[in-house]
Amino acid sequence: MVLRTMGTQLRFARNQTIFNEGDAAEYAYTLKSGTVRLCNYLSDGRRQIMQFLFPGDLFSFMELDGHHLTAEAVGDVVLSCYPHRQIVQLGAQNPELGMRMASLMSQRLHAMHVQLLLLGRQTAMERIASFLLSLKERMGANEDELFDISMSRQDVADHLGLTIETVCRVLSKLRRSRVIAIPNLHQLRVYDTDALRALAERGD
Amino acid sequence: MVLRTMGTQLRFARNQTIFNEGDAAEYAYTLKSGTVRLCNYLSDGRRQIMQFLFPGDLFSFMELDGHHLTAEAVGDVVLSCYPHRQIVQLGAQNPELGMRMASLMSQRLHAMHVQLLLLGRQTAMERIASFLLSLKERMGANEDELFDISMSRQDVADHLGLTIETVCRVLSKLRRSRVIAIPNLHQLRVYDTDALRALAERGD
DNA sequence: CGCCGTGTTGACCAGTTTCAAGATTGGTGG
DNA sequence: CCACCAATCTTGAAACTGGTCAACACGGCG
Repeated sequence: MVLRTMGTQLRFARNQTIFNEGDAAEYAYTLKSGTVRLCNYLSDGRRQIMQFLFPGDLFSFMELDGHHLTAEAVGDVVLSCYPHRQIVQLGAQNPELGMRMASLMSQRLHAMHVQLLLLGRQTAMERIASFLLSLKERMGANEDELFDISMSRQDVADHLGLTIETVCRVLSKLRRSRVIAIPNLHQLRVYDTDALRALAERGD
Repeated sequence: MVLRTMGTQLRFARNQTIFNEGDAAEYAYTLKSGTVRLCNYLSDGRRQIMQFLFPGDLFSFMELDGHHLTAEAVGDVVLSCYPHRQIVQLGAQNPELGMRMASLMSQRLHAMHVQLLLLGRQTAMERIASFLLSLKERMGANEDELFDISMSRQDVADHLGLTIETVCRVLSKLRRSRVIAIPNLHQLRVYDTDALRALAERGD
């Protein structure tokens, strides 16, 4: 992408806020390393994580009138930022690039639809199985290959509309039935991807 | 909008399918009259309604690679359709219009975020109170003014991630506490908008 | 007038949450 | 390098919200 040549690097520490919902949106970002969460808060503190971002992901490039979401660093994070006006100008001038951006938006929208179905109509087991599969895919891990879960149990819970306890219980159940292994808190191995796929569709 | 001058009119009867998830997406549509639901199905029939569309709404204008959702007529529906290529071309040629479309996408994305928070973190009462408020707003009804609920209880349930019984029970509770009145199945009056707003944030 | 689809209500049940008690983990300072 | 402390995670028991099942009401239409 054209942008790759420009941009200033920024660093954020674990749990630091990158921007808040409602802030003026002056920059678009690409994530260089680490994991970012995009979330919404209710006034009483209830939180919903809309999306986790991983290295390579572009975000906040189409927020005309201020950020709709809060962005926070899950672990330590490095990202590049680009003045917003620049992006918009480029998009307007270069139809090719404008289309790329529109396509990215469309992808996002589709991902949100999938998540909506998950939150509205799927069980705890289905949600967690789906999440583990998508994480495994995103991490490019093969069968039996270990991959990192950078986010906390609470983050997972707030992404899937569950409590931290339910997340733990379901993970334990998957571990007991030898579908996954959790050698340490932030790493996971999937032994039986097909079983997980079945659980993602049919629950228990 | 430029499009208003072109387009062919189509009619669909109550519960008829306009297009299915996975279908090639050849047209964009604007709704002339009636209500449309955009939804996703799980293989076992569980359904999540992503969005209701009302007269004036434009939809399916950015689905490059086939429809992501199924569109169905809630009641009888009239809509205009426009060849997809035309829209894309126009958007590419006319930066102004391209921006309008991007802005529409961004609005949709924001609405999905709100819905995600609702499904992930809000109670039955909060969901229904929010829904009634947004419906009242969309219908342009004032305090104490009667407005139409075109969709069935099942549709409401599938939009809010609840069962039809829960929807009924919560509506009854709101009626008993004189916050709303339901003179007939498909009409509703809000007596106390402030109470509803409070319930939308804090539940019960 | 009676039937069928839809809506309402009640009783009971299940999955998830809540509350609470430990167990692990990771970080800090001696 | 180890001990301690705080944060996070795990597990169990009880409570609760919302779901399921079932009976009945309502309303529109032939």
